[in-house]
Amino acid sequence: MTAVTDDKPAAPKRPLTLRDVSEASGVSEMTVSRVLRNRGDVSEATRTRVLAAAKDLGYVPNKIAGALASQRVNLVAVIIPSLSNMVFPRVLTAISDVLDNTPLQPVVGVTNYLPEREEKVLYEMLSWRPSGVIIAGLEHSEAAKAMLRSAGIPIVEIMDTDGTPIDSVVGISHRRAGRMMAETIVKAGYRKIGFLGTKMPLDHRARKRFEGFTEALAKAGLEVVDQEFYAGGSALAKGREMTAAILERSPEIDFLYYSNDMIGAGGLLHCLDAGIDVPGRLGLAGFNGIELLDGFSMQLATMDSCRAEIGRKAAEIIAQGAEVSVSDGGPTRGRRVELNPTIRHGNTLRLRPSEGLYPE
Amino acid sequence: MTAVTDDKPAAPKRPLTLRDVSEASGVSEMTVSRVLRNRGDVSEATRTRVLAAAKDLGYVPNKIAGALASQRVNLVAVIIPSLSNMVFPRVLTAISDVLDNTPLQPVVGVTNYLPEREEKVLYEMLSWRPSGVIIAGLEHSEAAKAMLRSAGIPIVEIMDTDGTPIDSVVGISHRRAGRMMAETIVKAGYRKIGFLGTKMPLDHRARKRFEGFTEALAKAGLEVVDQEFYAGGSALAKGREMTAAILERSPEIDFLYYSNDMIGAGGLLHCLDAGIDVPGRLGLAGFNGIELLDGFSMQLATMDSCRAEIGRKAAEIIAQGAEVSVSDGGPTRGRRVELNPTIRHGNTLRLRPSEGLYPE
DNA sequence: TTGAAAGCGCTAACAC
DNA sequence: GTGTTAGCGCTTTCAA
Repeated sequence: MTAVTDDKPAAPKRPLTLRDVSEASGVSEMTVSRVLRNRGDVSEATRTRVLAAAKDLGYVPNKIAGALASQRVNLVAVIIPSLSNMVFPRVLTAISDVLDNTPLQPVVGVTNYLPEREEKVLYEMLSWRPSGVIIAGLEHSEAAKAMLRSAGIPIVEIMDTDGTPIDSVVGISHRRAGRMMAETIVKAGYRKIGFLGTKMPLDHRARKRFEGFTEALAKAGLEVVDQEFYAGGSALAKGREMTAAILERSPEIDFLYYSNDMIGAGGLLHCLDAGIDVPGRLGLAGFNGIELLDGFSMQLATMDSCRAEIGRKAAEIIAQGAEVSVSDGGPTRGRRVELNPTIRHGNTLRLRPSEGLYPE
Repeated sequence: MTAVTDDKPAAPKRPLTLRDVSEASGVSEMTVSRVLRNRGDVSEATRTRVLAAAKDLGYVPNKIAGALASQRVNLVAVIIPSLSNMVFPRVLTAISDVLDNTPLQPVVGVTNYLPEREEKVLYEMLSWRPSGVIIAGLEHSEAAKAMLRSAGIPIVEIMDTDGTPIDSVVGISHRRAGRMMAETIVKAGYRKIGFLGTKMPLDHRARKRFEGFTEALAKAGLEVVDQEFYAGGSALAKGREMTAAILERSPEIDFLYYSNDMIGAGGLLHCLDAGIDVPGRLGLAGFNGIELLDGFSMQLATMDSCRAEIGRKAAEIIAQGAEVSVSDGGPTRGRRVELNPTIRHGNTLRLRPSEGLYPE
C-alpha cells in the first residue's frame, strides 16, 4: 500500500463560497461576483487575480443564492408526455438548439400522458420560478391551467392548435391533419378504410386526428370499416400484429391509417412479409414523418408533424419573453403559430385515382 | 365585446410568498411553512386553515428560497451524451421510476458526446447544488473530474465499467461485451468478419467494444476483414447503405458486427431485400438489445446492454446517498456494480458450428 | 403547538 | 473601479 499524498487540497466539507474566493484573491465579494458574471467594469488586473483564485480553488457559484438575490432564474420548464417515442426528443433537440444561444436552459419534465402527473410536474417546476414554460398540448387540469395563468411568465403550449391557449401556442391542427389525410386517401380511390391506433384516451392529439379523419370520410360518404387499438409493447411489433388481425377480420379493407409511423412501419413489414400488394391492393399511411423509417425498402406515406419547427418556434417565443405574457383579466397577449403539416406520399399510397380499384 | 369580469383575482404582479398565506390565514409564517412541508406538530385546525388559504391564493412555494435556507436540493443531475438513440431514454425511464418513490427529482443534461459540452453542462448543474450526479461514462476532462471529486455529493458513473471511477460506477464492461460477441461469432464458424460502426472517436464505449472484439478475434487468429463508419442521418438507412457497400467491396465477408442495433437492423433489411441467406451465407449481430426491433420478421442477434438495470441501480445508489461519497484523499468509498450483458442469438447468427461454411 | 430572530450565499443599489 | 449595506423567501434554532 502506498500512502497517497495529495498535491491538491482534499475535498472540502463545506462548499466554497464567494467569500472564499474573495479572501483568496484579496478582492471584495462584490467585485468577485462582478468578475464571475462579467458585469460592470472591473480592471483587467483584479479580473485576472479573481479568475485565478476561483479556478485555483475550484469554485462553483451557487445559483440558488444567486437566483434568490437577483429574482432571476434562467431555466425554462419543458413539460412533455413521453420520451419513448421519437417525437418529443426531436422537439427537445430543437428547443435546446435555440436556447443554446441564450442564457436560458431547458429543464424537462415527463408526464406519461397523466393529467395528475402533469399537475405535479408543473407544480414542481413552477416552484423553481422558471423564466418560461413550454408545455405539450392544450388540455390541462383546471388546477394546472390556474397555475399557468398566474405564473406571470411566458407560457407556450405546443404541438396542437385545436383549442384555447393560455398564452402562446405553436403547433399544427391535428383535426385538420386527420382531415387532410382522409381527403388524400379518398382522392386516391381507396374506399374501405381501417384505422389502427393507441389505446390512449388522454392522447388528445391522436384523438383529434381521428376525429378529423372520420369527419372528412363522412363528408365523402364513407366511414371507417374497422379499427384496432393497442397499448404498451414494441410499437413496431404491435403494428405488425394489429395489421394481421384487422386484415383477417375485415379482408375487404383497402387502406389502413395508423395513428403513428411506428405502428405503420410494423404494418408495412407485415404486408411485405405476407406478400400483400402495397399500395395496389392495400394502401398504408402513418403520422409524424419520423426519419427513422428512411431505411425501409418502401417509404410509408405519412405527414410531417413539424416537430423541429415547433420546438424552435416555441423556444424563440420564450427567448423573446420580455413581453408581458398574460395580461390581467383581458385577452391573452400570446402569439399563435399554426404550422402546416405536409403529406409525404412515400410509396404506400397510390397517387392517381385512375389506378384505383374503384375508378371514379 | 363583452366586458370580462373576473371571479378569480387577476394574475398577481408579485409572486405570492409565505407571508401572503400567513396573512390570509392569520397564522405565523413559520407555522404555515410547517404545514406546507408536513413537518412538526401542527393542530388539525390550523392545518386546515393554512391549507385552505394556500389553495385559495394559489400559492406555489419558492424552492429557491427553501433550498438556500435548508441547504438541501432534491435534484439529481443526470448527464448523458444523447437523447436521439434509444439507449439513454431507456436509462432515464428507469432512473425516473426509482426516484419517483423518493423526494428526489432527475434533471437531465445532454452533452452530444462533446467533452467541452459535458464540462459546461456539469458546471451548470453543480451550480444548482444537486444531491447527486449520474453521469454517463468514465472519461471526462480533467476539469470535469475535479469538479466531480470536490462536489461532495454522491457521483455515479454509468454504462461503462472499464476504467477508474470517481466514486460509484454501474455498468457493463464493453470490452468484455465485444470479446463475448467475437467469441460467439467465431464459435459459430464465421471467419471473414466485417465491422460497421459510428464515426465517433468520443464514443468510448463503442471504441471499447471494438477493441474487445478485435482482441478476441486476434486470439482466434483472425482479424476484421473490412470496416466502415458513418456519421449522421438515419441509422437504419445508413446501416443499409454501409452493408451494401461493404459487401460489394469485400464479398468474402460472412459476418457483420454492427456497433448498434439500429444500423444492424438496416443491414438486415438490406440482406432481406437482396435475398442474401441470413444467417447461412452471412451472419449479423448488433448491440444494445433495443425492443424496437421486435417487430422485424427476423430477430437480429444482439447483446443486452442492461440499460434499465443500470438506470435503476444508479438511482438507488443516489437515493441511498446518505453515505459519504468521496473520502478525503483515501480510496473511493463508492460502490461498483458490474452487470452481465447477455447475448440474444435471435436468428441472424447460426448456432451450431457444424453448420458453418468452415467446419472445424 | 406556536412564534421570533437569525441567516443561507448571493446580487441590487447605492456610496466612495 | 471598488466597496458597503440590505435584503431575496424561506428554514433553522431556540424560546414561549
